[in-house]
Amino acid sequence: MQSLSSMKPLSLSDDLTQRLTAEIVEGTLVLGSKISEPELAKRYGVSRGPLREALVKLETLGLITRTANVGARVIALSRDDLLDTFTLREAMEGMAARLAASRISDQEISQLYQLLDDHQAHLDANQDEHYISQHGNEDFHLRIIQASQNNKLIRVLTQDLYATIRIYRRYTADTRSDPRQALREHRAILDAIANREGDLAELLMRRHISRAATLLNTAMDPDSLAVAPMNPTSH
Amino acid sequence: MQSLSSMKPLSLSDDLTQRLTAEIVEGTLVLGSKISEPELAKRYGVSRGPLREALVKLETLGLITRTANVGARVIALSRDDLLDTFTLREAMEGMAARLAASRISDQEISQLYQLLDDHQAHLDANQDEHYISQHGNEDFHLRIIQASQNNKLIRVLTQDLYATIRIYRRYTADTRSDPRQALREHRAILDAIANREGDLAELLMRRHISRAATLLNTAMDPDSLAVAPMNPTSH
DNA sequence: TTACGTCTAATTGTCGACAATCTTGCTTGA
DNA sequence: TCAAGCAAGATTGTCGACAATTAGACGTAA
Repeated sequence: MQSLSSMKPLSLSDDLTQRLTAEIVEGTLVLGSKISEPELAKRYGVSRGPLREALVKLETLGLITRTANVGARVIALSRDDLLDTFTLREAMEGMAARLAASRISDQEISQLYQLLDDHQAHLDANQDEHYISQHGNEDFHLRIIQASQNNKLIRVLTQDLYATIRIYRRYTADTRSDPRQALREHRAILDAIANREGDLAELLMRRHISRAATLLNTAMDPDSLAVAPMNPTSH
Repeated sequence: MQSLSSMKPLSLSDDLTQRLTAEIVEGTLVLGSKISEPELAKRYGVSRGPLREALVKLETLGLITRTANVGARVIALSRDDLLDTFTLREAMEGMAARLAASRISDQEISQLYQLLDDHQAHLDANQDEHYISQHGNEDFHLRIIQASQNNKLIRVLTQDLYATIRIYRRYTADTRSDPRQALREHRAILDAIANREGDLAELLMRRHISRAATLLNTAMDPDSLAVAPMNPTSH
């Protein structure tokens, strides 16, 4: 079972998909900029065939937009898009929490409590370490999603939405969110799941994500959204 | 604005995606069977390039599965998959109904009431016409989804889940669902939306979809799930 | 008879090149 | 001066062919 890392010489197309996704999330491929197939192919030392397959996949993942006979373009962020994404996440992760409440094993519950204790200890040691907190944040959410044992839900959330969410987190990295508050909310969600209270778990998860959306929305500095213009003045 | 029909000479890849999707939904491409790239390419009179791009898209849509260096295979239905799909649909369309309650225009509400009246009239005229009813059923759900005005939600539902749902509906076409009951539930949902009661609209939509899932699940005859064996005894 | 190793054929992955389409800058005329 | 038309360049879409990997058959040995 390949858990996460690549243990097989996966195809060029799949490899390109991963690398391009990383570049978009990290900002190497600037949001809103145009994608030139010949240029990208030369940069990665591959033919346009696998590259185009990767672009098709990126399009369905919502990371780029493609118009026929014109070309591809990295997505541009917008406030509406942010709200849409988190609203969808609210519905889906809320359902995930509900399902997890009835399907998660006692062992997994113990591990999740351990995870939250680790976060707590880390917060006590390092004053307001945002990055790690956010990373752990994602980890907690991912575990709940996995615990739902709903493959469709898992796939859409981890593949279609996860990359987009990371982009928004990056471009609003200066958010003044309170990691301790988030941790408290995580603990309340886990308590509800451990008590097998599906209704409550869904309610708390939705409230938690809704709050995060509000924070990101207010922290979304208009300037940080600056993307490449539609007709870039390419020297 | 191209609403639905193709008014532009869209690329071969996109055209293939639509045609293959239709073949899978209609059953021409039998579920679970292996897909041969050279054979399909010859059948459609295209090269393997655009075909492979279409296959990549179909994979992300969840209609086929692909394994590296082995090939593609049409998805096989299963009871778990059905339940997963409808659970996800419950979460997403529930949210869509909630959003629609606060965003839909009065004109759209009137049109939807008209749509339900038409369904009613059709049911009165033709005794238990299932097919039309189901078609209208999808239409009603689609309109609610559109009225949510959440592009992410619309995209996932109409592109990623819609085809799968149609497959399940096809393979359980003998379901003894009560179209009048469904129509009553639709009317209750629309009433809640018209009254701008988001909470109630979401609750009713979720209950409605959950009930449909139960019906499909019980109507899912094991024999009707017969798919091509893993190692088909070719000729 | 069954298990294992090898070999062959077929399929998938990748590449470079040609055709079709769009963009863009210039020319020309009013 | 400005708008429309045109042409050159570049980019995207598509194709056929070659390389790499895999699946299945066959034969051999225990």
